[in-house]
Amino acid sequence: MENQITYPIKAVSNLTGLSIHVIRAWEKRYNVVVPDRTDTNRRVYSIEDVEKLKLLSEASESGYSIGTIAHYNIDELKRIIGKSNVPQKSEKPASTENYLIENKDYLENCIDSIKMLNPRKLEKELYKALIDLPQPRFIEEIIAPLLEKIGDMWKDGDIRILNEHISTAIIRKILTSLIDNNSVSTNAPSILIATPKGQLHELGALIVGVIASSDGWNVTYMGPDLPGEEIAAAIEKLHPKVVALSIIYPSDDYILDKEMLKLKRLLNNGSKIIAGGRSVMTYKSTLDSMNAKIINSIDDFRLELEKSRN
Amino acid sequence: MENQITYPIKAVSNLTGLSIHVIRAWEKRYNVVVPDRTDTNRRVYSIEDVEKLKLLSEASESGYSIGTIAHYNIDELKRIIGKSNVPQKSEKPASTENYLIENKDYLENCIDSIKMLNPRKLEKELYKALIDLPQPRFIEEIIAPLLEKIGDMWKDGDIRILNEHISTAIIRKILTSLIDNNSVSTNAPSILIATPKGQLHELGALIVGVIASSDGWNVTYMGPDLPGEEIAAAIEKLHPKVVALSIIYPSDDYILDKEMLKLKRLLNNGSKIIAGGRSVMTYKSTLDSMNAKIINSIDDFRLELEKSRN
DNA sequence: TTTTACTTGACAAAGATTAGACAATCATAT
DNA sequence: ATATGATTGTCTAATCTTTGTCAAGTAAAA
Repeated sequence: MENQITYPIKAVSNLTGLSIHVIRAWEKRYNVVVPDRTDTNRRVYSIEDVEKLKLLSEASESGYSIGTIAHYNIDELKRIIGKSNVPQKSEKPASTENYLIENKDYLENCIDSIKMLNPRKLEKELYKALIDLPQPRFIEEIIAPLLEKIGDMWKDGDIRILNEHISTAIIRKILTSLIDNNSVSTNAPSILIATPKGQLHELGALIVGVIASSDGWNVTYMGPDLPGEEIAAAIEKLHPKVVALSIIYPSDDYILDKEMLKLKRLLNNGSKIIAGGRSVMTYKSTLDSMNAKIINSIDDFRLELEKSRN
Repeated sequence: MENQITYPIKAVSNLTGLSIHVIRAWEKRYNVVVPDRTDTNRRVYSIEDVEKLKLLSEASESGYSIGTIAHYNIDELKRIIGKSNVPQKSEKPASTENYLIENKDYLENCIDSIKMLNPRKLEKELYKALIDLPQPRFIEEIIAPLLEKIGDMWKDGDIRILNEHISTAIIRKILTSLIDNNSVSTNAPSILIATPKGQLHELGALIVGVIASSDGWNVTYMGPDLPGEEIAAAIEKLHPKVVALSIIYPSDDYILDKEMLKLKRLLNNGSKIIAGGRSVMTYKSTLDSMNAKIINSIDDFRLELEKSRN
């Protein structure tokens, strides 16, 4: 038989939010749960006990007095909590203003962490923001402005390459973790994301991946600096519905243009090409000639994805 | 049967954060683990012992009293800490032989996924392996051989750049997620990990980061392709106890050598430098002149970390 | 030699247990 | 309203258990 997990009173207190005193009082007065005891008389709670106490705690918090609900079983407790007409906690700000104020804090804290070379704090701050905000807002109101700010600071000499590197590593970690490869239905439309050769900075491409993933697409992310013929081969093999190209830096020597032409020659189509990034316009003619759709904003991209879906 | 890695009690103390006294007390009172002994009665811990002690340490820190969790197995411990997404795994092989058989399966499945350009399957397979194996085994028995195999296949023309890119993205995602920036005690020794300019491939550096992180170091990961003066500046600002440099590709034109010399000039010391990677030996003289320690294997690295901890 | 480990036994701080007390809150009868 | 009594969360005090830490003496490594 199984080796059941049991919980000492302190753990129960942690799990339920009830104080140790209250847990004992409820037991003494109502036998709300009757835990086993160790040889030395310590209480030993089962997972069911914890479950019941958690429900009781919730019900009690939303207005029911413990005396009246003490003898309910787990199902009844679930019912009264689910049906509870008592107004649930009203601690959601929900107003855009509040969001913005908070976002400003998050952003400032992130920037501070970057300046002070504190990747741990940066990561914590970003995670907090991620929990507080819905994913699209997180991307548009935290990540995007943060990247812009990093770019500015770098240009202005406020930070060094090393600040940029360290923070990029953290941001990349978080974005990568947001591209969900597992919970995608097998018949989801698929998108291939690549940054052509010479393009080392991949955060833009990752953002695109996160958005597509959260919109239910099947994302194959290929990383930075990929030769045109490799992109073509990937399209050939995977037949994605959409191919997204991220182009941030204009390249003086037309390497990229050559790469794009190579890519164009190798395409025998079926996939829609979407290109975006700060420097797409540099390559407009080439992109046009390969029927690529050029996008200029995150919203643009969402729209284009939606169109291409079915 | 083969060369099992073992740990003396002091190493276990460092790896788990538990004092030597506590480790012995837990063994005496609860038989929490029962290490082998040398002929002269010294304790000799296995990697699984360390894994269990680490989990116990974490659980204990988060409020569970040792007496109640002492007899839990690794899965149950993972569950109560919330580090396992598997609700209830039925049976575990747990014998070394089975481990090896399974590892072969994992590896083959991973290689298949890479050949077939199926990043989702690759990721799933790696996660399965990660749940089954203690982290050090995962690194040494899955990740390291997988990277080697990818290198071989690439040389032999069995796969293309795009296979390599796609699988690298997945492996990087997993390794990055294993570098834990949050649950590090503030007085943990700190390590800075960098790959000098011209070195684009960062998986080796990430592996180093994962190992250091799981050994309780405070990891600052700086990503690939960093100029020497930036590494120097980072050392200056962060005063890490150890700096790890990952050097994989020999560079024909001595860019790297120049970078290293720059780095050397800028160092005013206090940090120990550890360098590793396929091509470290190319730069041996330069590295020697800056008192860098050259390592040739993961075990070497672990050893060196252990020595530098104090 | 000096450092590191091992065992045993001991100790004090932290944590749990019980019984009981107390004040704030709530329902109800006056 | 107001008083009365029950309800309920919080606290103490006294007692026991659990648990981290340490010291002394011995043995092995470095």
